[in-house]
Amino acid sequence: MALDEHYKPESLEAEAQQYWEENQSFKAVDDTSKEKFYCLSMFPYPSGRLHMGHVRNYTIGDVISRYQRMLGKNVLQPMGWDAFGLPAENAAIKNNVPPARWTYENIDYMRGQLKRLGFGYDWERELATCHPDYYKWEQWLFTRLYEKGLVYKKTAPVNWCPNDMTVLANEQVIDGCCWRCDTVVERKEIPQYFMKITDYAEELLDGLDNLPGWPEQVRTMQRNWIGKSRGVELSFEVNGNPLKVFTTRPDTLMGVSYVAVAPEHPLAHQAAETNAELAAFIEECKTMETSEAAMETMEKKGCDTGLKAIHPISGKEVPVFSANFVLMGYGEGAVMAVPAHDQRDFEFAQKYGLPITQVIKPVDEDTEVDLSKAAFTDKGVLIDSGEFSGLSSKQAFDAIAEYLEKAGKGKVSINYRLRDWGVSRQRYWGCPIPIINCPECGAVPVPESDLPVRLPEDVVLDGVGSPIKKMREFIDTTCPKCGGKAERETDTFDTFMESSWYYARYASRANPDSMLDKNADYWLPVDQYIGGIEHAILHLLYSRFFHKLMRDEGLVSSDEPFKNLLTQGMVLKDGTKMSKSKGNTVDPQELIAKYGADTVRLFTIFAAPPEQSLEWNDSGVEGAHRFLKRLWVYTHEHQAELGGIAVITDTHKDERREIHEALAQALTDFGKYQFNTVVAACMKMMNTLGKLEAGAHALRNESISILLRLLSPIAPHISQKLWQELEFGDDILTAPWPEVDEAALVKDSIELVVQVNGKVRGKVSVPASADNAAIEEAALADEKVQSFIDGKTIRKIIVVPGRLVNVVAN
RNA sequence: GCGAAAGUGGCGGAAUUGGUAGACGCCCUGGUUUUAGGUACCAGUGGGGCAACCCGUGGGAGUUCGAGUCUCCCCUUUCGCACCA
Repeated sequence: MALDEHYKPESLEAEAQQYWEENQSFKAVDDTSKEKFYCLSMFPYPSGRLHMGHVRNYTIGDVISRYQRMLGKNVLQPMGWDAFGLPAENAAIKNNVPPARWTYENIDYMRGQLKRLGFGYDWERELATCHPDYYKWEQWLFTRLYEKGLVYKKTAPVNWCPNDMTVLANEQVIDGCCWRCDTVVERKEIPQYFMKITDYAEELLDGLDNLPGWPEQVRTMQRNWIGKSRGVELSFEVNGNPLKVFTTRPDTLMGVSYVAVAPEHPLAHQAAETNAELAAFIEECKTMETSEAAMETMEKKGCDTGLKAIHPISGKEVPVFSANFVLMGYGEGAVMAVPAHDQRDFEFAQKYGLPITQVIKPVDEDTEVDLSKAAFTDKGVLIDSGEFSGLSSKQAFDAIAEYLEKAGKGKVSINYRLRDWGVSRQRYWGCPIPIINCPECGAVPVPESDLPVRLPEDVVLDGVGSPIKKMREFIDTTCPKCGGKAERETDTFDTFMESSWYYARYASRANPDSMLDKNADYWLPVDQYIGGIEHAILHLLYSRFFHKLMRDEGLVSSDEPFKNLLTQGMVLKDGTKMSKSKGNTVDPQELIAKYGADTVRLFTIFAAPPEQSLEWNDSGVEGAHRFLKRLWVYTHEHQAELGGIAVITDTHKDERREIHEALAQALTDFGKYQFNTVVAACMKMMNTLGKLEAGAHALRNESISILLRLLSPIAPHISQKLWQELEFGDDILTAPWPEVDEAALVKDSIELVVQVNGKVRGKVSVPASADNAAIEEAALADEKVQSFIDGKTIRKIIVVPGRLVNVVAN
């Protein structure tokens, strides 16, 4: 059958997709005798339509999956939906559609888009986190962890809009005000569930050393986030009671000039009863935003509580301030302040006229210390510190810790910046927290036989609070322990809960009887995880935590969820991130309609290496399309001429070398997942092909077969079609991966660059077998080189084999 | 504020990891084909200069025979900061 003269992506892509579906080409088989490769792209939030970021993420994942498959691996590439979240509630309010319907409709549309792009997913394993079959197991695990003591309840601040009487997400707080009604947002302390991620802090930190397949920057960010520090926990005395603080600089202890407590601290509240100024300050602090970025950049303010704290060593009294930068939920809600040796304390002390007492001097006498300008934060030698004077900071750390320990006022302790994970949300569209609150028995986990606790889906959202918080038929229940009247918890889980274990569920997707089964141990860990760098900390850390929780529950045997991680860059247009609000989005659907899936895939792969940001360019898409059209036309012409495959002869030796050099480059770059240069090599190959004279059938045939196989992970539809049409085989997915013919790479002579004093002055061609002496001789004989060394003395000649000669002369 | 990255032609990017800076593609210019536009194909394309040459990888210093690559300082942009996902 002769090929159509014109490249028609729409029909040939439909044909290829139908072929894959009929042959179940991407169904992953749980066959433990085969070497597996689990490739996972971060699942999307079903927001309505795919955006270019999704297209890029999933194209990269599909290229890796298809590449690994061609290398002979048993590949699993699943897809699902991170379906709970805030946008569904907003859409529900705006369009008067229940969040569930809105979400499921979006999923249907977006699934169609993914299929149209030809991604090789095993759709039988598809999951949506809002489905009770999925979240049942999350509820189940939570109840197990509750029994184990890894879950606890405590109060924590939320953003509260006093007008709407509702809790706001950080995103919904704009310049300290409610996004809907512009009322100033307040901090409100409410009881919430926490998971003890800090119990795993040490393992989460150590584990980073055993993840060589993760980018170093991500590991560094996680290390810093966990923020392990060794310091001393010590107590000041206030009104006869100990006030605990933690410091990493006990060597500066003798320079403490005040102690600061959080505005919500009981000491501050107590003192405020008789102190109007302090009461006003605490009231003012209620309007602070909860985000750390806001806390750190706001003006540091404080107020004297009038209380005095007794220094644990000197016994002297220092004032107790309440300060807006001290967090109640972090440590004991109190810090000691040493203005001379900490910049924040320094600025605060200057502002409120507190003493700045130097107790550390630099080791090097020449180092200038000007305490009228800034704190001296380096370590050094202690001064004016009584018996500790003269010690180095390091010696003083131990000496002071020992002193405090003996006096029963402190001890060395390890502190983490990492805080326990607050998982309660006061929102509707999320997984119900499986707890029943009984007036007699307290909080009681829902028994396994009663799971899942289903989220009612037939609801109307009015924008003021979650509808299930008013739904008696949901709330009213009986206590599983005593059988008495009780109420269901109406908070839902943080949506990070669902995305922390979905990767594992794909492996046991078909099992209705347990969260995970033995297949999880075959497929896990994920061999390659791909997603945006914006998830470098939270999602990836929570997933690592969950994996360890599941391991300790006997559900998986590995320690880490993701063996290799690829953090894909953002898709930009006009230098900024594509977003609806900026109006610079490109709709993938329109591009697919205009050029076909292969062109869209090829462009996203070619435009930038996977980890870098990708600058969108409409005419670049044209270029990718042009390449595929040329590929089609060349192949068409080739097929028309084809009359029995001739033997490859030496006539086209140079061209064949170019083809195999490009192949070698492509194979190396595939291995490095540097796919943009794989495409460049393919283009180079086709340029060589274009130069070939009409008669070179054999080489053309070899080249096209190489090109199609290299291109098949990236532009799979056209590759499959042409592979079949040229009768290379029925299915390019099962074709052998191309190999370089080393003999084709051999050169008779090589060209070397000749430099004089590091600057290129000429080129010489020498036999490939030439030794250094012969190369030097040839280099010096070059006319241009001669003119540059004329009248100078040759000091040295450096020969870099196969590359260059550098003549050093002066 | 803290933590992590990235800066190379008009544009996206490449550079065998210390060895010819600008592969590959886009844009642009000229040409061929076409009634014309478009397509396709061929040639040119970092800047300056008639040329020989000179300059050139965010800025400044340094190491080296040789630096886009290594070291230090500075600038700009992006991402994350725990309730967006």
